[in-house]
Parts: sequence; structure tokens; C-alpha cells
Amino acid sequence: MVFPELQDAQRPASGAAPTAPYAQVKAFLKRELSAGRWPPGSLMPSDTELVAQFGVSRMTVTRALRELQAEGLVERLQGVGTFAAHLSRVASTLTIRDLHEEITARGHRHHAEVHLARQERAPLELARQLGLPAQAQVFHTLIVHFENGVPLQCEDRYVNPACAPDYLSVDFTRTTPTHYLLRVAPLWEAQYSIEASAPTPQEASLLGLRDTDACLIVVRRTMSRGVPITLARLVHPGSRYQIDGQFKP
Amino acid sequence: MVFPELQDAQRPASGAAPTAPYAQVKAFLKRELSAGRWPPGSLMPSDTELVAQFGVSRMTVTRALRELQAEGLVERLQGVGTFAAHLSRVASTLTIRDLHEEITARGHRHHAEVHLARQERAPLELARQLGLPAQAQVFHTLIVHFENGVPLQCEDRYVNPACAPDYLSVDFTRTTPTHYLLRVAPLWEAQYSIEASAPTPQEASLLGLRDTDACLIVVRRTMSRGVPITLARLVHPGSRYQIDGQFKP
DNA sequence: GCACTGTAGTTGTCTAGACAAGACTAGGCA
DNA sequence: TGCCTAGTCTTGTCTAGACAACTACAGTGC
Repeated sequence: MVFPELQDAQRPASGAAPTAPYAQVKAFLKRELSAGRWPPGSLMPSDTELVAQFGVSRMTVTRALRELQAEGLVERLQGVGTFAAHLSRVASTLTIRDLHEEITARGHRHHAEVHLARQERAPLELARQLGLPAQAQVFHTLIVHFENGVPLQCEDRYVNPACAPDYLSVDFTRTTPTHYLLRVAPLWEAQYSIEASAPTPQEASLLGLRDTDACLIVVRRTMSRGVPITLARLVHPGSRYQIDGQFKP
Repeated sequence: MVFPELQDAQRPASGAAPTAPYAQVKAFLKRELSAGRWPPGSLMPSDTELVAQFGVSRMTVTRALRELQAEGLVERLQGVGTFAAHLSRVASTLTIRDLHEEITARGHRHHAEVHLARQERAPLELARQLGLPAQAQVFHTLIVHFENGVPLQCEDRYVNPACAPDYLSVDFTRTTPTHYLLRVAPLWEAQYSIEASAPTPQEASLLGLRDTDACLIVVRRTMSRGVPITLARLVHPGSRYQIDGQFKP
């Protein structure tokens, strides 16, 4: 039996690491899809045809197609067939990383100033967001992060004491709250919102901005096992911070 | 043979749709993981143990574990074992949707004003971004989108004529450029950057803002089969637009 | 002490076949 | 004409077994 497709996929590398058959089928389909061999919405070869074409078992073909389906590149309909997807949405994985990690990854220097770290009574709305009764005690920190000496983020954070009892005893000039909380409470859910707005007078002062300078603000609420852990408002100078990303199937 | 775990997973529904065995194994592991049965980094049961425990074949267990691995919930090391992941990053799928779709999905009314739609010669940097020689002809549109009569987005877009020759003949009060381009050129790659900044005087005027009002700006470049299609600058009033998302394993 | 080796356990992958469930079509029947 | 049915093709899933590649560890010989 001859496997022209496998050879096509393998020969160019000529001696490189031999790829697993399922990966070769997947790569072949991906390549032909991106070349436009099957226009969006059109019928692609069936499992049986691919089995015959590549000389592999059906489980192997199925795995390749299932992974392409998970990536949103094809759609499979039981009883009907496999179709090239429409790719109608620009989707991308947005990763909100620990700021310290992000800055050092750029080869820059990070340091933090702690302006506030204390226990407070939570007003109604805040208590609700943290799943606590009104007037409950919560931890509150206000930290400014610097990249190479320039203020980059003003981090205003409330923490549910039940999830991190030692929170206030951490030295936040050495460990970021994000890093500490991820270690203490494994993350299981998060909601965020990204918006542009002017800073509050206090934030403007802490970041060395004018009241009218635009800021990129990320509000993030994280939960662990259904229990809210922390609510953070991260304010960045619009002139010094942007979120980049890319989408690639 | 008795399958205590399978029964646990199935009984509560009592008569509901019977789930596939691989999905039950997956759900069981997910549930126990989120309950903290295996702390991050700790060793989880091996394939063989799960096979014995659930009374299924190894391929079934493998599929469940492979999908959990793809979701970032477990890490598998050949020759070593399966470990509970650290979940150290807040990752989320950011979907940038067609604005028309987004507005109508909210049950609101969308309309657009076309302020510019013409052919221009591209200056050096723009030509480079679109993969064209300097001074090449490109299409340029400037469109303001409204939600219930209120300006929500100023869309300044350049298009590579080779990818969409009919671009200028489209009626953009009826079809959004995003929608048209996705139909004409299937999307295969995209880069974006999100930032906060003041609008240009022209943008401020089109959106009914003051020069100092903060705006959320998305710059997006899309490619199809390696060829740049379009470069868009989407300016949103900070007071009226935000990007929301959530992360859930 | 140190390097080597064999062994057991783990994940990674594939096979050949099987049955189930859904979709479509052609033919039969009222 | 309109409805039903059987057959065929499709994807969805599972099985039992197999081999490969890798890791960790205990034991062996120097």
C-alpha cells in the first residue's frame, strides 16, 4: 500500500523527527484547509476515505479530526459528515499573567511600593462580591508596581480572609499578591472586565499622571471552589501599557 | 464488576441522558480536582488504576486524561505519571465578535454611518503592515457604529485590495466590514493590541466626545493564508464600552 | 563512592473490529 | 400524492491487546 500524503508530509523534513501518524493526518488537513482546498462550509473527506488514503486505522483519523474540531477548524455532524468551519470569530487566548513575571520576562526590573495593607469592614456591594455578609472584615491592599522605576500598575485589592488568613503578613515588596494568592488558593474561576477610563485623583497621584490621562483598567474577580477569593482593580497608564495577543488556529 | 465511581456520577441524574464513559471519567476527575482531592503538583492515579477503578478500557481513560491535559487541568509526563496542574495562570478565551452581531445579541439596534470609503496610496509603514510595496493602492474606510443611536465605535480600516477587490462597492450601512471580510477571506491569523488613550480630534468629534475622554482602542491586523488582509483601528468611548470575559476550566 | 544495568511502572500511540445513533435516499404501499 | 420503511453512509464511542519510549530505582560490579 502506498501513502502519498504521508510521504508528502514527511519527506521535506527528510530525516527529522518522525511525527506520529495522527499528527501527520492532522497536519495534512490543516495545511490543505489553510490552502483553501475545502472552502468554509464545504464537505471534507469522510473518516473512511481518510483511512483508505493514509492507510491508518480509523481511531487515528478520528483523533486528528477530533482535535481539529476542538480547535474550531472543522465541524462534524453525526450522520452527515465533516465540514470545513467558517472561522467566523476572532478568538484568542487572553492570558493575564502575574505582573512581576511579565516584567522580568521582558528583562526589566520590577519593584513595588505598598501604600496600604490593613483590615477593613466591607460595605454592602463589596461584601456581596466576596460572598460575605455586610460589614464583614476583609483585607485591603493598595500597591503600586514599577517597571524600571516607572509606575506601571496601581493594584487596589480586597481579599476574603477565609481564603488567605496570612495575607497581611506577606511582604508584598518581595511577592506579588497575585503570586501569593495563586499559591494559597488554586484558581478555579475568574471574571474580568477591561475598560478605559480616567484615574481617580489618588490613582493619578500614585501613578504620576494627570487626572485626564487615559488609563487601561482591568477589574478581576477570582474564585476557588466556588468561593470568591479576591477582587482587584488594576489601573495602568494608557501611555505605558497595552494588552497584546494573537490568534492562530 | 462494580463501578462505584460511574454510579456516583450517574445516579444523581437518575434517568437523565446516559453520558459516555470517557465523559464520566473526565467529569469524575474534574470534580475531585476542584474539590481538592489532589493538590496542585501531586500525583494522580495512573491510567492502569483508573482502568481498574472504572472498568473501562485504557483508551477511554486516556481520552479523558488527554482532554483534561488540553484544558490545562493536569500534566502528564511519560514514564512518570499524571499530576494535578498548578493553574498558575488566568487564561481566558477572548472573542472579538462582529460588532453588529454583538449589538443585536443584546437586543439593541445597530446602524452605521460611512464617513469615508475610497482608494488611497499607502505610506511606507501602512504598506509594510499590509505586505505591499510603498505607495501601493489600498482601500480606506471610516465608519461610525451606533447602538440605539449612540455612537459606540469609530472604525478606521485599511484593506488589501488583492484580498477583497469589491470592498468599496459594499454597502456598509447594511453589512459591517468585519462580516464582509470574513466571508470573502477566511481568517487564519490575527494580531491585536488593546490600549487606552485619548481620541484624535476627528475621532472625538465623530463619537461626540471631548478630546480628553478616555477611549478603549483595539488595533487589529488579520491575515489569510499568510497574506495580510486588513488593518483596523477600533476606537470605543471608555464610558460606553468594556470587554468582559471569564475563565472556567 | 561511582558507573552501569536490568526491571518495573508509566505515558504515548496504534490496530482491527465492533456496535450505536443520526441523516439521507430510494422504494413500496395506501 | 403522501407516508412509511429499509438500506446505506456518516460520525461517536468503546474494546482488548500490543509495542515503543521514557523514568525511577534497586542491585551489581568496579
